[in-house]
Amino acid sequence: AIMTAQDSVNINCANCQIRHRAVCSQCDDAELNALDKIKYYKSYTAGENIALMGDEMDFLASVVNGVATLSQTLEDGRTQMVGLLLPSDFVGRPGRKGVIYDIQAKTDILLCCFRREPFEELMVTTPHIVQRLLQMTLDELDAAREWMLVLGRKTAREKISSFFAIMAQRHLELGKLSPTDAIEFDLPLTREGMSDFLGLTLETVSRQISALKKDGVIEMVGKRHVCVPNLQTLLEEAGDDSDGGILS
Amino acid sequence: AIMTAQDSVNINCANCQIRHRAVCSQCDDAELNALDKIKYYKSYTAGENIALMGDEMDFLASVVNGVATLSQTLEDGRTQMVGLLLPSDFVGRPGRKGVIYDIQAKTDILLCCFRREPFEELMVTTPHIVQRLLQMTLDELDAAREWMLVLGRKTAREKISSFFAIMAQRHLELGKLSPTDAIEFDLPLTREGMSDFLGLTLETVSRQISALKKDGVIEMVGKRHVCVPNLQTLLEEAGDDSDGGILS
DNA sequence: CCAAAAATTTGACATAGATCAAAGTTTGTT
DNA sequence: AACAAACTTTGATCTATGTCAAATTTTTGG
Repeated sequence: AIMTAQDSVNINCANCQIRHRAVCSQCDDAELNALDKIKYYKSYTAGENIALMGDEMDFLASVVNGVATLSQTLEDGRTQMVGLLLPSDFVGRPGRKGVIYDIQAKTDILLCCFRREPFEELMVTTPHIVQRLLQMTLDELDAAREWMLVLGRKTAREKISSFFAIMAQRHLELGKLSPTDAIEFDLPLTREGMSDFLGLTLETVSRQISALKKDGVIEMVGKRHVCVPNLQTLLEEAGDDSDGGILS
Repeated sequence: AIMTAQDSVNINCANCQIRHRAVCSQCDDAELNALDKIKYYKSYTAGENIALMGDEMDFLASVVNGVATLSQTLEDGRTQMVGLLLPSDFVGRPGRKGVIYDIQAKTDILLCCFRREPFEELMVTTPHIVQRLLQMTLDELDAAREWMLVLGRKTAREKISSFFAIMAQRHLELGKLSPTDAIEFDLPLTREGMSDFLGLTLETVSRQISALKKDGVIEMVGKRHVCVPNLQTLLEEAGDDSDGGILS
């Protein structure tokens, strides 16, 4: 039999990679134990829909590894991504079964799922969970507002630069590089995915990436691997300038 | 002496107009009492800044009446509104003194302010407050995501229609009209304010309002008072179509 | 009530990014 | 290994919205 994501990952909170960033990060051993009783792992392959608008979702979850997106689509097919879910991010809304976005795995992804009913009961009895969820939601709201500035007021070049800057900074946080080193990472989205993120067409995304490459702001290895030789330069291109942007 | 907003409003939670929507809405009498001890009222006049990016804010607050906005500005002056604060909305972020948006009163406004330190202590001991704050933050996040679709993918005409639809629906909720009646309301923003909300120029806002007026989608009395004869028509113009949009 | 300031409307023109089209590249499958 | 499907790049052209400018209306302060 093939080794699945579930098998290969530690199913154990103690050595879980997202233990200290996810919704469970402020829980003590007893609370973790309670969560452990209502959780199960579930994996999806790249391109698979985790849920579609209008579905009912009977679990809430943390992203353990991989990338998923939230997006909205107008009747004529125009789509806007409204959330990018990376490891440790929370999936689903407590108190509302009905899904109001399309949730899609963009890479193979593993979720740590909590059965909805008992999780919502735990939220009442376990302040640490609600408190952490509030923090995470406030952070998401800040990120959404930063994104609104990008969508509403930035040029195409600034938009692409902003997206690369977000990816680069996310990598910095996890990888513990010094901010002066070159930063390398793989893009989790296709050109079309980036266009949905940024409110552009995929052609404009492609053209602006070519332009940033030509100007030495970024280097590309293949179509997906990005190298940022100088983060400050990239931040200036993004307009986020000065002291490194607003995202804490 | 002149009668100030503070004087004219009931300073008393029992008959507060936002009692059942604000952060205190799930509190029992004892909890309300605790909040009452740490609160004070503060008013600002239209155009006044409540706080600017980089300031420290030593209170958190509920909007009692009036309208304020959150906005971000790029170095060259481009600005994007990222939050519209209406009565019952919460102002400020628990756990972070530093302000990362400009917060400005757009009309005369009255805030019910809570001293930060004791409020943050109450959050630890009073689950009803954290729980309500989480609900409100999740609602704001949904609204921000709806707004991202507007900013990223809608045309100028759809953007204006979407803004009017948000205003109309907000009025419907409060005013208890039937959805088939004509809806009337005053715009809380200037043309420039709307342009900052929607990621447009004020000229484009003006032109699209004129066009919607000409097409009978809206009627205007003066520059600020709007009448929507048929909400369904407006929703179709906004692209939010079908069953009335995603906002719960 | 009047003058000045602020806000709004409308027009003419410019342009960033969309659209349409086609060629090239990478990835996955048999 | 070879083919098909998916993804990406690049070019040519179009258009929605921005920019610049000026007239008009509304609001504010003396």
